[in-house]
This record gives sequence, structure tokens and C-alpha cells, in this order.
Amino acid sequence: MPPTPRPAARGRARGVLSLEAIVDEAMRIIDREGIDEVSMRRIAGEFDTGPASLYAHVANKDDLLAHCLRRVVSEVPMPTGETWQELVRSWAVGTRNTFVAHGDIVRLTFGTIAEGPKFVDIMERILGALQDAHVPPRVATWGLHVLSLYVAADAYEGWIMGRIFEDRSGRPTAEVGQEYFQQFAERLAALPAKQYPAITPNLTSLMSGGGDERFAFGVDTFIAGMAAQVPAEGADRADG
Amino acid sequence: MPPTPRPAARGRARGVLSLEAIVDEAMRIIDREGIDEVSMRRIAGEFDTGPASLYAHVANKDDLLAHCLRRVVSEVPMPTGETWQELVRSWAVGTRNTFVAHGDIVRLTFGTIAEGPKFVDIMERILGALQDAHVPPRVATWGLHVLSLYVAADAYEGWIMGRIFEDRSGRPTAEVGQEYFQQFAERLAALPAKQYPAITPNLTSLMSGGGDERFAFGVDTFIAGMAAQVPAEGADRADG
DNA sequence: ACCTGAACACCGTTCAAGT
DNA sequence: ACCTGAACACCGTTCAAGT
Repeated sequence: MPPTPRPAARGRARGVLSLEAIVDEAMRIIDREGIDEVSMRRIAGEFDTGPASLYAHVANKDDLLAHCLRRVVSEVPMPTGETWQELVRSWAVGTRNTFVAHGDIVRLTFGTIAEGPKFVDIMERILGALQDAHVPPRVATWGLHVLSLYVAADAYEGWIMGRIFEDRSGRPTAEVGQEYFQQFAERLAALPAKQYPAITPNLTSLMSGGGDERFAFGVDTFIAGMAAQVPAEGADRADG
Repeated sequence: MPPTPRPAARGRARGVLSLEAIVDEAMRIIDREGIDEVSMRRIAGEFDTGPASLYAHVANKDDLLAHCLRRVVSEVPMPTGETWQELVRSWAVGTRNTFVAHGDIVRLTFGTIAEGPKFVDIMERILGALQDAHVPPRVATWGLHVLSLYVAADAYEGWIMGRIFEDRSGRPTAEVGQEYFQQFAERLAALPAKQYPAITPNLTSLMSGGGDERFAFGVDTFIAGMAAQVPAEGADRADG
């Protein structure tokens, strides 16, 4: 048994209390373990104090998490692309990737209307392109809302799945994931083919593809549905 | 001040402990207040006992919630319709309505692969129709997965929004909701029109429409995107 | 203004003891 | 097999008291 560990070296250096430092610490926990593992007591512990000390900097736990969400939303990159389709796709992928990097914080976006100057700039860029391409305003605005719901749902599902796979004690995540789906596929394959003539032949495609590929399919399919609602016209476009 | 209330009449009659009765009570809480308000102690209290008593019937709280989710999933109705589009739409609407009736339990569906005999029958019905209409297997299976994510996201968002609107102390939910969006619209309307030429004219459509209408738009747009991936063919269909 | 210890009113789960 | 009281190790938040 080693002697008592040097107390100065355990963990990281205790910082001084501030809103930024508290959010930093909360984000560290969220990124690695998810929002449910954030607790006022745990964060306070990192600053060698009690939970009451945090209330000088945040109103409550919800307020702290809202600060974290705002920081993540501000990390969403400006989308790029020549066509509105490329732009919308780029936005969806960029938003998803940003959230995927931060645990399950995406869960807090449901029912929240994003704001902030950067978000407004992004909306302006995309809505402008949709307008130029004669996408009807309702299709444009509602479509972006639907897509943002899908992005959030996909990112959240991805986090939960990763969590399930990790939980099976230390084995490589991808391998455990494969096994998890395999079990499910086997249960479906055990169904009587006579009674389920449609499910049985669809099993391979049902189980195929990784998260990224499926997400891209979902986005592209929805964009195709938006495109189908653009009135066909021999319009003369000034630009392009 | 009235005399001490009759103890027999307060609340409902205390039932006898059983898995079904426990799930009943949990569902009652979920439907009215959401899954975060379910606690082992509160449920146990309804049976005039302590939380430890529940562990003879459920493994833990997650297990109890899983039982609740299974019950709700089993309530999803068999979809109806002549075309695959109608069938898919009917399934999406039916699933959404079922979950909307049960608080935020839909949150537990993320990362969960639904099962149960009834669910399999529903999948068989829809996949069969998609197959008959020559929808490619990948579009069919992945499309249903994407749609189920969207259904869950929409139902979850709806619950959270309703929650926000209710929280503003007692006023009619619809009215508070209107006001909530109005505030948001005003903040956007305050943007300089020169710097944001695309957002400003889109404000009305951005804010228009209720939840049901927007959900239908999302489903129909996605279905249109699926339809766009059906290979055009002068195929001779045996049926219909 | 910022920080703190102690307390309040909660959690989920376990365990030894009962029937 | 089912039930229970007590305990353990947690929560978020408040409050009086300090600087």
C-alpha cells in the first residue's frame, strides 16, 4: 500500500469561483458523463467549498445548465455551400456534430427557442438562400424547425446508444453495439416468415448503416421533400 | 375550519401492492406531471408503505419506468390507409397522439428499440405496403426510423412547451403560449431589416401555425422525400 | 458582493428482520 | 415470497452568519 497520496496533486488545481469557472466545470462533467451527473455539490467540491457558494454566481441548477447550453449553441459553425440544399445540409451536420461533442446537453434544446447573435446570423444566411431559390416561406421556416427537431433527436439518441454500449463493462463500444443490434436482429429473424413476409426480407437493411450514414439519409430525404414543394418555374435567376 | 377530514375518503382508496397497481400509480403521475415527478417514495406513499416495499415488484426505478413505457407503446393504434403514404402518415399521427397523452414518457423512447407483438404487427403492415409500392428497402426501413425520431422529438417538444406555458401561474395555456411566441417575434422584429433582409419578411410564417399543423407538415414533407426516392417505373401492380 | 456551515426536505437503494 | 423500518449515501436550495 503506498503512503497517503500528495493532497496538492490529486485532481486539478482548485480554481477561484466564478461563473465561467463553474460553467467550465459543468461542461467537463456534461461532456464526459452527461447532464444528469452534474450536481451543485460535485461542482462545489471541485472548488473545495459547499454547494451554497455557487448561488452567488448562478440562480439555480437550471440557470447553470442554461449557461452551458448557450455556450454550446454558440459553437455551432456557420454553414457553407453553393445551393440551399448544401447549406441546409451543412447546417444540420454542423449542429449535430457540435451537440454530439457535448454529451446529452442537446436534450435541453427541446422546447427551447435558440437565440444569440450568431444563431440569428446563421438563420439569416440559410433563409436568404431559401428565399433566393423561391422556397415558399412556410416550407423554409417550418422546414428548418422540423430539421432542428430531427437533429436534436438524432444527437440525443446517439448519446443514449453510446451510453448503453459503454455500460457493458469496458469492451470496445463499436463491438458491443454490433452485438446489441445482432441480438435484436436475431429476435426479429426468429419471427415466422409466413406471418411476417415484409419484415423478414427487410432485416438486413433495417440493421445496416452507422449513425452518420443514417443521419445523412434523414437530412437528405427531408431536403428532397422540401425541394418537392418548390413551385416549378422557368424563373430567371439574377445570380448564379 | 372544517373538522378533521375523513381519513378514509382522502385521496383514492389505498390498493394492494402489485406490479400492475404500481405501474397504474406511476402512469397517473407521468400523465399529469411527467416522469421526473415519479419517485419510489411517492408511489409507496400512495400504498401507505415505504419505498422498500416496491422492490419486491420492480428491480429499480428504471425498471418501473420501462414497464410504463411498454404499456404506452402497446397503446399505439394500428395505422390505416389505402396508400403507403396514408399508412405512414396514420402511423406517425397515431404514435404521436398516444405519447402526447402520457406526459413526457416519450423521452424514454430515444435509444430504445421498440418491441412487443403489437409493434411488430404494425411494422409488418407498413413495411408490406412500402414493399408493394416498390419503395427501396433502405428508404423504407431507415425512413421509418427517421420518422419515429421525429415523432418522438415533436411529442417531447410539445410537452416541454406546454409545461413552460403552464408555469406562468394559472392563466390559459393557449394565451400564455401566444404571448411567449409574441415576445420572441418582437425580439426578432427589432433586428435591423437592412442587416437581416431574409429573417424580417419571414417572421409571420416563422411564427404561424399550431403544433398539429407543423407536425403534419413535417411528416408530409418527409414522406414526399421518401416518395422522391421510389424509382419511376411503368410497373404493373397485381393488386389495387 | 461574495462566501460559508448547517439545516431542511427531499432522493434511490440496501439490508436485516419480520411474516 | 412478500413486506417493512431504518439506515446509507446522495440530492437542490435556503438561511443566518460571516468577510
